[in-house]
Amino acid sequence: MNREGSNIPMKDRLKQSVEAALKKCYAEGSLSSGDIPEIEFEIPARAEHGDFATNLALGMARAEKKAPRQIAEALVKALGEGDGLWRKLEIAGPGFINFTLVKSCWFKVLDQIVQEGAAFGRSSVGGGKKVQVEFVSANPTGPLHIGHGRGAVTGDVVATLYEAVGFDVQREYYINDAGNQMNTLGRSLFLRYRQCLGHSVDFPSDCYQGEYVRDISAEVLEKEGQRFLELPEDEAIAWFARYGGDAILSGIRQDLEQFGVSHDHWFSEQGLYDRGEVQGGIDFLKQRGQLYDSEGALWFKTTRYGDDKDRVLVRSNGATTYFASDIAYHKDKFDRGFDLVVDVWGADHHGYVPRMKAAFQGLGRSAEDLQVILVQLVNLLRGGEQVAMSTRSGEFVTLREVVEEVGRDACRFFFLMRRTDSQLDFDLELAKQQSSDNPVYYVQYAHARVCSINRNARDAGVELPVAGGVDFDALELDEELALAKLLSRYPETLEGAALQCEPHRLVFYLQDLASRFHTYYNRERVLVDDPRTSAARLYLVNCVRQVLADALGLLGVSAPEKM
RNA sequence: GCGCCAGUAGCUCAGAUGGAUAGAGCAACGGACUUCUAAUCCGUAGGUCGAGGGUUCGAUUCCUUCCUGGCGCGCCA
Repeated sequence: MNREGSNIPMKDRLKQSVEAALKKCYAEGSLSSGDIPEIEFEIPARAEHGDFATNLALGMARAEKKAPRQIAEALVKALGEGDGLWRKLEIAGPGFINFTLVKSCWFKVLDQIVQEGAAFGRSSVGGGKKVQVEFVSANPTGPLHIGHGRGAVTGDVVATLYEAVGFDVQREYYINDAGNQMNTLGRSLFLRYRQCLGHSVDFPSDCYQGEYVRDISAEVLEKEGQRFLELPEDEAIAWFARYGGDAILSGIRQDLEQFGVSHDHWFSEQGLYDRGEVQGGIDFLKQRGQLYDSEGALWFKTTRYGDDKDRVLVRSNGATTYFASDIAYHKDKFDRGFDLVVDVWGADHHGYVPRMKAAFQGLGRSAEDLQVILVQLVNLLRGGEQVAMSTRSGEFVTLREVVEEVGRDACRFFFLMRRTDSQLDFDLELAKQQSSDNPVYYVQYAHARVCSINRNARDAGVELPVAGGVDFDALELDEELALAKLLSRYPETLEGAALQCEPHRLVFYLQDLASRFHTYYNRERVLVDDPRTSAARLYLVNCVRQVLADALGLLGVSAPEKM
């Protein structure tokens, strides 16, 4: 892709200049060690420290046996004018070399944004590698709650970000539809069904307590009548388990859809058993010499790969463990050709990570091919007060309720505002508030404001300039330069957020960009009498608009034209 | 007991590969709407980056010990 004008090649260009200067110093004898160390640039926190800084001189002090500032002086002398790339070079602090670039360098990004359009910020670092992101994967034994919501948005956006930087991504939902939890669901439903028919039955505490169980049972009664009373209990329970699982799963699909989350593929755990893959996985590990028998059970030697203790795959009663099917599942992922597998889990499963990483290695893959994103829990608040929740008693606030109350945009944005590995306070009142306290609207409002300017421009007969048709000299304000610089950082922000699986970086970027825009908007009018200035400003704010819309779009949040 | 994550302003949190005087929002206080949308902006105040030690030119960041909070440590799923 064309990255002319973004600051990544800018760094590269600076690097070349510095390297040349370094060689020149060695040739002249002003420096003597002869090393060509890695040259790093950083973006200083303070504007007065310029646009880029390098600590090269500090790092060379030891080898050169000279004061860092002395080394910096030699380098600056050798750097010379830099053929129009920078307009100021300064030695500062203990020996930093600060570069202040020529203003026009920064405004080039505007043309780039307009020319590339929606492609601006995207990259191909992924090289088309196949990534699978598996997320939500909630058991089909109850509706999604608020915690699932955070995992859902996280997985969804991580997948989107990977796509944006050139990976080939598949989104998958793993359905835990095997094992005794489905049996428990069937039993719960059947008992409620009998209760509906007036039978007095004990409802055990290990059954699913939620109200939704009664709803499904009542629905069955209405549709199917009393016929299950005549079936053997096993058969009835099996029927209820299947029916209930399907019903709940379809509810989950609806909830996700309403939340703007979709999966490309739904993968059934039961299917692994049906196809013999669980046994296949065990056999595969056995061939590779990873297993041993002990105390009547079959063990996987995960300690070989750093796990705390070895793990059982087949219990002494002959039943396979959850771990065994999970290994089969991940082997299946490999067999489908994914280069990278990303699992999004609740943070309470963190103890499971070393085991799964070990499994990867046991299967012959690198531990790095599995990336686990641990999503911390959500504290649901209402006006600062904790909302009580308990899965056991079935009293929990569902994702559906929250999305209906606060809206999709606010809900998604709030879930993404924190690092995934830190706990999140989610205040329903705040998320609902249509005010400046609410960061979602703050960002969306910036977008709507530009759209409003555009409407006014159109009414006044002012055309939005085309790429290359703008005189950037008309942009004289510090705020304008600051906006251009921030826009130029969008590609690297996006790339970092994607590769580190940290969607919150994009959220912070958005807030930053919106903030700078609002400041500019309040300071200066865009549409002024001078057509040259009007055009340039209109061009600039539309670049802001496009990046806002693009980033919001990646987060699955709308960018309204009017608010 | 062992392990993982966290501890940064009154509150909620950012701080990319170790950098210069640690940032933002909310809350508090004081200002700006005959103006392209005030769902906005500007200003003031607010800190022992949990504590101690170490590594180095330089540590919120890396190492180590301790303190506090959350979570996890099954032939459960």
